[in-house]
Amino acid sequence: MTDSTVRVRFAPSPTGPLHMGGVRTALFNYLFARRHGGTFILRIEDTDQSRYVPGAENYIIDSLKWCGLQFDEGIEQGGPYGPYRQSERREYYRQYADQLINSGDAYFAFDTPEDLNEARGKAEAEGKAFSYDAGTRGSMKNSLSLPVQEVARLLGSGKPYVIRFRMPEIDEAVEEDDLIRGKVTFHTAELDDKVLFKSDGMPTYHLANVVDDHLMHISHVIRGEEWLPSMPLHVLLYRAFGWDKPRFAHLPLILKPQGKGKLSKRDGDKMGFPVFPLQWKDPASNETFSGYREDGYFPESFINMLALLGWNPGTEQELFSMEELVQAFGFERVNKSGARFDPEKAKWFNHQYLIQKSDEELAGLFMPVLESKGITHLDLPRVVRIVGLVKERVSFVKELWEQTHFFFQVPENYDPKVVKKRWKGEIPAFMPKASALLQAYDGPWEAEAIKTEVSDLIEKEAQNFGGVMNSFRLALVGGSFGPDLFTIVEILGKEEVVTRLNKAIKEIVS
RNA sequence: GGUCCCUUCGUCUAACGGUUAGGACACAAGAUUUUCAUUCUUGAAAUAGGGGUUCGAUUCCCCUAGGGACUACCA
Repeated sequence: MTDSTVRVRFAPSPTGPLHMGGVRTALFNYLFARRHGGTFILRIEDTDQSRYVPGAENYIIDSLKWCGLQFDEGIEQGGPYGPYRQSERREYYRQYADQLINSGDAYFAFDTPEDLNEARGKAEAEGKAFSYDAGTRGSMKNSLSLPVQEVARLLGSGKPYVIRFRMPEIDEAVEEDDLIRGKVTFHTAELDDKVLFKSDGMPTYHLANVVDDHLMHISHVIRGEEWLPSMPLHVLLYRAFGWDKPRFAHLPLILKPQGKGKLSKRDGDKMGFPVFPLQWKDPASNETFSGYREDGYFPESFINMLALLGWNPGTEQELFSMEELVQAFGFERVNKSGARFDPEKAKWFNHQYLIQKSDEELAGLFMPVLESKGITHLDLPRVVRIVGLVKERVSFVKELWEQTHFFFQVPENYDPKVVKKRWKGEIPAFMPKASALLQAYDGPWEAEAIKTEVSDLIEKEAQNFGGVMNSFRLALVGGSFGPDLFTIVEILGKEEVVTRLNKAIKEIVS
């Protein structure tokens, strides 16, 4: 099913790195667009110069690229409704703010920050919260309360002012059918006169957002639940402009794994997981925040995990490629309630994607890790085989090292606990015999054949099979872990095995 | 405080008003095994509470409680 009129946008603010909640919002926009053959747009909402963070814009773009989310229109690729950066669209906003002034849906307000603080303080003293609304605006300094001449004088004098939306004086129920939540109702009497246009000449989010969504022919506004309270304002703005409004879909929030509240910037490194797709170094504080990419997550698994946080396919399938997500996605199956993020499940997804990869691909990814450990002269087919042996045991490529280091370097020490448990009794006397046997062995160096040989010796010497095996393993890998022992023996090769046995015999003192 | 949203195992979630309330992660036990893992089997684990409506509520309505978001000339 394609509907070329579907146009959605992801509209982040470049005030810092995009966090995983933002990525999920972008993802759901993307899935919806692709599902309906629509257009996916990136718009940068940089109307607040004071909060602009250098590098944030590139970070956002790099993150989404890493995730495999391709935009059709945006600041990089352009498009028919550009520019796509709000700071470059100033002229539009003033023009539309004026339209609202002329229609009586907005007014000038000259209150200084001090005036507002005073009003807030006064309300607080009476145990109330100040709200700039139909009930209070008469006592404030604005074009609704002041005489026309005075307003004209103030405007002419260059006194700073803002433009506020004029909430209807008569209470009215604003109903909107949210794609995820169904009918949501607000009462205008509870709403305040939000600033639409700031004294610095820039629009606020509300104005810029509505104007741009209209100008860019956005059909569906898909955003986080934190925007739900401003939906009625936006609906009223569309009405005041006389424009068709888009459909709205407010996504549930991603909550902290433990404790209260939504996932925030600092939770990750505090609780031991990334909240950002890519590592981010804060230019102001030089603080570094970890990223999924740098932590070893595959973008496919990150996306898969995110998709299932708040959405489900209605089947028991959990592993989805991007294409499968596109086919399966719909708002009908997006949950209303916030979803607690589970870092353990994220790891599980990565494990699933890791074991699906071919040994060859994993070996390729593992090579740089090996090189970083100073392992050179690598034989790729050998690495491929080793990786295939242990990939089921890890969730990340970097963990492969912990499982395989003994293939690449002689164990530096022997796990004392294992030594104490295994290297005792008749073992110290027996191991030299095993070493001699292998030294003299001239049959094929294959796991099965060697196993038969060693087993015969164990039987002849009346040793305990398990005990010998564990000690043998200790000598080769330095501990009590790793894949099938004789496979290790085969891969290590005769010379190395004998050397390690002799080293262990010499060095382990029980 | 006010407004709005939400509420099924610890977590993510499934269940045309009729199911022994299902699955996954995590957890536990057992099996397999030369170790550690993997794998397999099994287990424990939930409809927030109270009222309705109904022959029958996880499901519909109301109240209470709890959680969340918003409440800036930030987005």
